[in-house]
Amino acid sequence: MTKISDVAKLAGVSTATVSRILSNPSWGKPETRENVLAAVKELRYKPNALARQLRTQETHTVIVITPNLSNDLFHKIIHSIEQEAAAHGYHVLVADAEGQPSVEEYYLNAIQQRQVDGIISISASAARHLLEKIADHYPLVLVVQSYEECNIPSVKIDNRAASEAITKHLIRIGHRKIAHITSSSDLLLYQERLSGYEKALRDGGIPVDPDLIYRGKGSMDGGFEQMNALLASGKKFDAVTCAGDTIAIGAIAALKARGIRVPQECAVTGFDDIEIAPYFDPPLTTIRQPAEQMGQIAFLKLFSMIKKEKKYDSPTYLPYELVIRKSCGHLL
Amino acid sequence: MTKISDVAKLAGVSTATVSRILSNPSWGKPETRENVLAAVKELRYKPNALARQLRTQETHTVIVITPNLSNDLFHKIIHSIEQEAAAHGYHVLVADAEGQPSVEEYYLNAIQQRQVDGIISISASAARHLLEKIADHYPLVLVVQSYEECNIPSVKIDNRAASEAITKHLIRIGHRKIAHITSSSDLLLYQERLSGYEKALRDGGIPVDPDLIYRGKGSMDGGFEQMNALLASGKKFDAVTCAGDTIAIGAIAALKARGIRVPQECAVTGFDDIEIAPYFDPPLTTIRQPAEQMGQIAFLKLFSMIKKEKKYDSPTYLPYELVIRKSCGHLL
DNA sequence: TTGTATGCGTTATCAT
DNA sequence: ATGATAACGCATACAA
Repeated sequence: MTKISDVAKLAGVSTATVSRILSNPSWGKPETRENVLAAVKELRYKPNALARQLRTQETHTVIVITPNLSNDLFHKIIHSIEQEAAAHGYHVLVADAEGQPSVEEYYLNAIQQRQVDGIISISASAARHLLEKIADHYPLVLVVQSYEECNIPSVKIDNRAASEAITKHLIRIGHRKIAHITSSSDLLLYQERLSGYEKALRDGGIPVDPDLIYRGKGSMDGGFEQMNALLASGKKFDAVTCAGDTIAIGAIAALKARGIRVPQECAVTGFDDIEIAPYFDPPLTTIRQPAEQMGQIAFLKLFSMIKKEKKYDSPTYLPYELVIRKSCGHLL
Repeated sequence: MTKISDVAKLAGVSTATVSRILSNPSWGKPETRENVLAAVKELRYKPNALARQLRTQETHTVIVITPNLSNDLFHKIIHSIEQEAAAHGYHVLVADAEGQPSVEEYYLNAIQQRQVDGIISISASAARHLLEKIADHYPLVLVVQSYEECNIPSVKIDNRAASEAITKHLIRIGHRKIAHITSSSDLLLYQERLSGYEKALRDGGIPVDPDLIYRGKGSMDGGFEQMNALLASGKKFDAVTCAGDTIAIGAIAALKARGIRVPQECAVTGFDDIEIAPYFDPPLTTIRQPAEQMGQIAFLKLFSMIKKEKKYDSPTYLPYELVIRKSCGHLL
């Protein structure tokens, strides 16, 4: 591998000169610059990033921890983080925590080993005190979800309010027996969505019936299974709010498989507005999260922490959007 | 940051001893080991990965280049790569090439700067000679697609044969006017699928009609738009093979929007068998690729190259599966 | 079994 | 404007 000393030798200067010319566009006298740049070109020299990082103590890399790679919302966010990071000369390392025994360990290893300058965690699932401890020592930003009254910088929508809004929409157009299908994972965000669902019911004078709340996998398979369980229970219901679009899709498929028409016989709503939401049959009524903005703001927050501009920061709440399509039946 | 010399001091030994005890489970006499390990624990010492990598010249990290993060097949493969990599003590860096101006640059930078030990490229789009040059110098494995008669190690299915098989199925059950909607990207894999479609037609004695072949975005939006264009053309057709499930979903949505029943009035097939394929209405007839196996084999190939066990390797062709559901209409 | 000393490829400090 | 050299934190060849 060609290194800086090779370039220096060819150009007839010291390594220090090469280094400075490469990192400072206005350094050295023109003649020297030319020589060095020519040598760099001829030898196809590329600085060894490892050595540079060891020396400068910064990697210009941030890590994004995602609970899984297959969530449309998540990779919209990731993509946006990447865009913003690139604009600031940073690289993004994507860590897929799915199936990872201990996510927390993953966090700590990478940053403690100085391989990254900061962490963005998409819907962190680690215990609160642990996250706070990490945030105490290293730049950390939470996206999509975070603990309440917690001073770790975060960007998210108000999941509770959004869930309340979509449930209230169902009530407004006449539904009374509304079920809720959610993920059995203990992500706070699902708790918040459940809580918003419950609040909407109470506000509407409808008692919350635990027998109408189902928990399972947060995937299409999960939605399918939970809906079948709900149907098998014999309980009556005329609408279902799902804690995610994938769950809603599975649930609708289960309904259709029994010949139950959506939304005529049962309205269904989702959450997240994933790519397929408008193309599904029926198109999904759902909540749209401002994925792009979330990613961008998350990176910018992290960036300012890395640059030591600020350590803590109040959480940023972004506006969500209630997207009404056909699956809730309001158009009929 | 606590470093190895801190541990050495606390344990009353040299840094060399600490280093050796940490990297060799059976080194040193028990007493020394205990002392050192205790010191490590007390100081919460974590080796600086950068320094170690600089010293050993290996990062134990591989980079996976993906054309985009939003493809279900791709992240199944990525996830499988991660599993296998973890089993070998390797980390995976996921590089999203979407919107990247020059993917090739990405490849080269990361590896030339010694930040990774090898590259896995999912459906590489770089020019053939460039890929061969990279493969000549660094460990590189191609997944999902590769050039023909090219000795860069690769793992894929025979896209042409698979596309031919699904088209022939359509012909077998009575379709004659079969259109094809594909991506306008120049990925070889789309060319192969198109070529398989054409071969099936010719073998079936059906002339290939260029007016029935549409190219656009490889997304749901793209499928929707191309199908509308096809419908607007006034051309008659009774079936459409799509080069991807997402395209198929958009296409079916466009058909339904015009009140055309699928598959009764027009059969549609996809490719890849993504998560929603069985849940869509109608469920998609498609080609399933062995994503898990592909990822696993890809990593293992790369691993043996990194370990210098072998440089080149013949391409591995894995079996695909024709998954027949309702969208092609055979069941009716 | 363990310690000493060197080098991995940079960048930054201090001279000149 | 530029050169000599130390230091980043670790692993290893060589000594002891």
